[in-house]
Amino acid sequence: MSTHTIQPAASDVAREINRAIVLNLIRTRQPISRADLARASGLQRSTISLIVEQLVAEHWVLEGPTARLPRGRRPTHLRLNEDRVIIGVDIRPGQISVALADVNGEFIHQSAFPTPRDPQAAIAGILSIIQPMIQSCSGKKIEGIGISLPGRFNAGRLVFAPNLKWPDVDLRTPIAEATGLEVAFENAANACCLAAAWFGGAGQERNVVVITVSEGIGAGVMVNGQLARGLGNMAGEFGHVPIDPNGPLCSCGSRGCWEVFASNRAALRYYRESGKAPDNLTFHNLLELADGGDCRAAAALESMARQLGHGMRIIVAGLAPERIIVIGDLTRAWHRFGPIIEAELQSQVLSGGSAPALVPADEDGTARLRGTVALVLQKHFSR
Amino acid sequence: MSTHTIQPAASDVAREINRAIVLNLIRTRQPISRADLARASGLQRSTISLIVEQLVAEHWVLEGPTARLPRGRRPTHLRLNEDRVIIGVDIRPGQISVALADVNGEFIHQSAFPTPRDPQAAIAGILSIIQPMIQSCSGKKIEGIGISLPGRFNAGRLVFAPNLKWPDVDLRTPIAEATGLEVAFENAANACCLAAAWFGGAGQERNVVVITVSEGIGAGVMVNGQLARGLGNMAGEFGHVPIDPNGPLCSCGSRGCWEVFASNRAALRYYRESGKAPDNLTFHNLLELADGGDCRAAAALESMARQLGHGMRIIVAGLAPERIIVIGDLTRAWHRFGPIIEAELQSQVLSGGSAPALVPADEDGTARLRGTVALVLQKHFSR
DNA sequence: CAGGCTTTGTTGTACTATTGAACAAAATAT
DNA sequence: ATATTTTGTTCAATAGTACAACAAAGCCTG
Repeated sequence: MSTHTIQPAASDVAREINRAIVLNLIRTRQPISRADLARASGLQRSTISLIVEQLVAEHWVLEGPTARLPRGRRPTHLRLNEDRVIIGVDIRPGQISVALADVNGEFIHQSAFPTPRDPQAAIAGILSIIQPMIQSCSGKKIEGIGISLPGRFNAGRLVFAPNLKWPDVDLRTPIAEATGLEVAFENAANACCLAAAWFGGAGQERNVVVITVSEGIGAGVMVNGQLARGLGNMAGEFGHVPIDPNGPLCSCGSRGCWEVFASNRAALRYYRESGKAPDNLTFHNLLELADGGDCRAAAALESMARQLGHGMRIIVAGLAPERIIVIGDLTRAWHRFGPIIEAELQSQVLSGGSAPALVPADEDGTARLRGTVALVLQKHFSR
Repeated sequence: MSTHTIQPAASDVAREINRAIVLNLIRTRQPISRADLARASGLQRSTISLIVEQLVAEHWVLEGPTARLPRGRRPTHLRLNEDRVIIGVDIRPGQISVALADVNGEFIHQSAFPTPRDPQAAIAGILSIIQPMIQSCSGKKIEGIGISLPGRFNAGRLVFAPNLKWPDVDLRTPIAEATGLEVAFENAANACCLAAAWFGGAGQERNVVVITVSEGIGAGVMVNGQLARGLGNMAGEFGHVPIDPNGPLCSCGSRGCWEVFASNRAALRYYRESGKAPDNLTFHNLLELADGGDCRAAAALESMARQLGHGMRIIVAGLAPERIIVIGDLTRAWHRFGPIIEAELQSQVLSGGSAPALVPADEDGTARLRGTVALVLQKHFSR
């Protein structure tokens, strides 16, 4: 379509394309035989044999035991080599998780620690987990390190992370130098999008929006299977979309932004506005109060939920995604939020359209960590 | 990335890819020599010769006169064959334009007629222009018919076009059968996006949003060079995004949608609310009144402009496009709208981001018609 | 238990495409 | 007139897939 990035095709692009197809088929349907690969891909069995031979030689694929069939020669099962592993790091304002995962996104090891105030301490903490992890991986091949961040980055530097309250800091260099591994970064919401596209079960939607709700609201947008990054990597700031011209001022300087009405902070404001409240109240406290029977707390959360659903109309109308994934502390109280948001979405459907699937992401950060795995692997698995 | 649509690569994909690269290079840089094509594409001169030979044999490309160089053998100039033509149709509530264009998007012939109330009459009208057009094209090859519509379509049927007030009607079959040509449809805003991507000069942005302003507001969204279509082809309905929970009811059933504040209809309402107004006032009248010195008319338009700019924040924050293109009657009074919208956009830029370029599309419908040309050609020019 | 049938995986030939080098063509500079 | 430069073509080498034949490995049947 565009001649902007000219990428001429040598005679081996066909191999690259087909290799990626075969690798993805093995990933999603393993264990699978060569004959089944041929049927699923449309390629000839002979071509599949050659490609598989190459993948086995490169240690991406292993031959398993032979399977049984009603009759005929027994097929040999192929699967991904689980000894190719990826280190995933999920940095959140509250805690930092580090995990070792195989190419299937299965976690081999996982640990976490509270996020330090100082980014240098955070780097040291991450390295203190990664270093022994690398030691324990003798015999395995570490593909790289993927890092999920609650903010915007540029060339390995964290340039905008209001919730972390870290300064502009170079994360890539110290980690890359200490480990000798490649380090890839991705916004947390975008990482979730990648996870949905890679490990999202049978669906594997190509139009997904991930909404992260915490102090503010962010979003990851996937259109036609590709992440929307936009000018200056700034796409996805749906939190700063205006939904009420008379609303309170937002930290961004504008008035009535969505995140002023639908973030964790908003729920706390609703609670305070409805009566007395302790000074250091956290969103976590609010959830506990509501579960304990505090009607004012429940009402505050309900308002937040309604505003969340209301604002999602912006995304539904504008982008019509197949799926909206919600991340954040609120997923721990999904019994409260889910029905309200769902009802708002249903009431908003335009004639001719249909509501997207609404799902909470697992609160343990699995989605984000899986996204880092996809981030590291994507250059091998896509042409 | 996704294994959803498996498209195995035969040995000739390389040719398809390179053919599209060469064709696009000729299109954008014509006249151009084989040697320059080789330098620009990174392919070998020998490969270029083979591909060009094929393109000449298929009558896509013509050899022109030889050029002069400081020294050395004179290169032969190549250009697209202008005798490959496309018929473009732009259906608007007010009028229907039909044009004959060459592969470069240059119009050979163009005519228009008022849009009839009855879609069957419209089809007859379109055919009465197309038929003699086809007759006049002896010796030329007509690639197909592209149709731009103010609404949503599905399989050649117009399923949602509130401003046209046409019922669900099959446009493809009668036109295809009467002409024997392929007919392709596209939403007007999307057609504009395609035009921007194809004929958008040096820029050729890959992240563009087109906003159509008339009775309502629609949008075409291009992300990473691809049109965002979304679930059920419904992406782009930014007109029905909520921007004021206390605003007037919208025809969609919701409250405070953007188009209630920023469409042509909104400006008329502002005018009526500010004092006396004739019953049958049109947006066109309003523009004339404002130009004639009517302060209330000017104020109404100014309110509309501010609301337009205000709502665009949704698009800027969420998608961060490189360019926002505005279509509609308001472009005829861009001296009124442009500065106000621009100022709103500038005031909204988030830290770290930058404002998109804001441009009005030519009001004569050139952008939409050019989009239909791109629509018809895209299968030949993209791999 | 041998032969037939079925399915898997491999081997070999044919075809297509690109590369890179050599070469012919055409014009200018010396 | 000759050397130089640049364009465009030709040809062998290389890489990749398709297609068909074939070997391998099992089950079923008489």
